[in-house]
Amino acid sequence: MVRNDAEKLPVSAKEIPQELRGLRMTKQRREVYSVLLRNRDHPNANEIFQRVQKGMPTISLATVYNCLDALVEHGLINQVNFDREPSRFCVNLAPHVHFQDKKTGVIHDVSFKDGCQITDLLDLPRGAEVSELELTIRGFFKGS
Amino acid sequence: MVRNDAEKLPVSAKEIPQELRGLRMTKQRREVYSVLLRNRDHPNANEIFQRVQKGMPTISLATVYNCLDALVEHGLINQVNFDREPSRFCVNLAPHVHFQDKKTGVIHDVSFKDGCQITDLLDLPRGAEVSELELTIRGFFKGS
DNA sequence: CTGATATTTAGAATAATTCTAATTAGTCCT
DNA sequence: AGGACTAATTAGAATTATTCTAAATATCAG
Ligand SMILES: [Mn+2]
Ligand SMILES: [Mn+2]
Ligand SMILES: [Zn+2]
Ligand SMILES: [Zn+2]
Repeated sequence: MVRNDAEKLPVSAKEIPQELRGLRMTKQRREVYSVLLRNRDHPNANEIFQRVQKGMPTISLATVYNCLDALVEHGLINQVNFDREPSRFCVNLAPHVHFQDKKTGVIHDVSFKDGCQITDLLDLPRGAEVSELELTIRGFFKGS
Repeated sequence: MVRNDAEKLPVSAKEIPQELRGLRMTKQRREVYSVLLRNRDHPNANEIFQRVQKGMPTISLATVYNCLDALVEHGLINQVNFDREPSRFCVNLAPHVHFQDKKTGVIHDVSFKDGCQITDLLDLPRGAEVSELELTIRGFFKGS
């Protein structure tokens, strides 16, 4: 699950300002971010690397990892983990969880029904204060 | 989240039968399972290896991984992932999720309140059928 | 018991990620 | 602009959890 802050997200690299949430937007960070905005399919670091390389052939994989770290740290993107698979990255800042179709591997963003708190359903230990919550779901599509 | 099937769990290695849910209980598998039953702190493979070594000094780490795989495959234990940390293993077969205290690292099992379906709170895509669901939570304890 | 099959083992291999150290780019001051 | 200071990028090496390989051992079925 994920914080929401920015409603309107920039769409092209050009529109992304020089600084966002205190993060210096270098050419590389801008390009990584822009690739994530363009195609919201929850790519992993290597897929992002390949996409960024098309517009910026000299970028290194280490830089892609550095950029992703910086973007995550500054709350512009989320890191999504399914079991021990390579981490994936998500620009959707609205609170949501992830459903993976076991047939195709495609990941779907899943939002909460109005005014629902997952933690209300749980017997959390006395005094426990939730600061991060991650819910991942796998399954199939009925009739397919 | 996790299936429940076995209510009474065996407590010592000796009590564990020769076969469980169709899984041949070799000396090594029995010892790994018994270590998990004895101390339910969600250890990782390496911690399990160290504990098993005390009673079985010749066991190999590869075998611990093999045993854990077999136990997971046969539904006797669950594999628990927090982000990209080493996998941990859990003998609690009742439906539950995991809360990690960010101060101590201790993991707490968290059960659901009576008759609650997490998926009722979600706007799952049309036709999506859940087959696996994992919820991990991190946070602190108030006043500590 | 005998042969077939499954498991264990040590060590090598894999793969995602992180680290290192050198280079380059950006910022700030004068 | 020029120079100094800092931050970011880069290539490649290192790390580490996990998986694989191939040989040895144990278990099972007949
Ligand atoms: Mn999982
Ligand atoms: Mn997480
Ligand atoms: Zn998402
Ligand atoms: Zn547990």
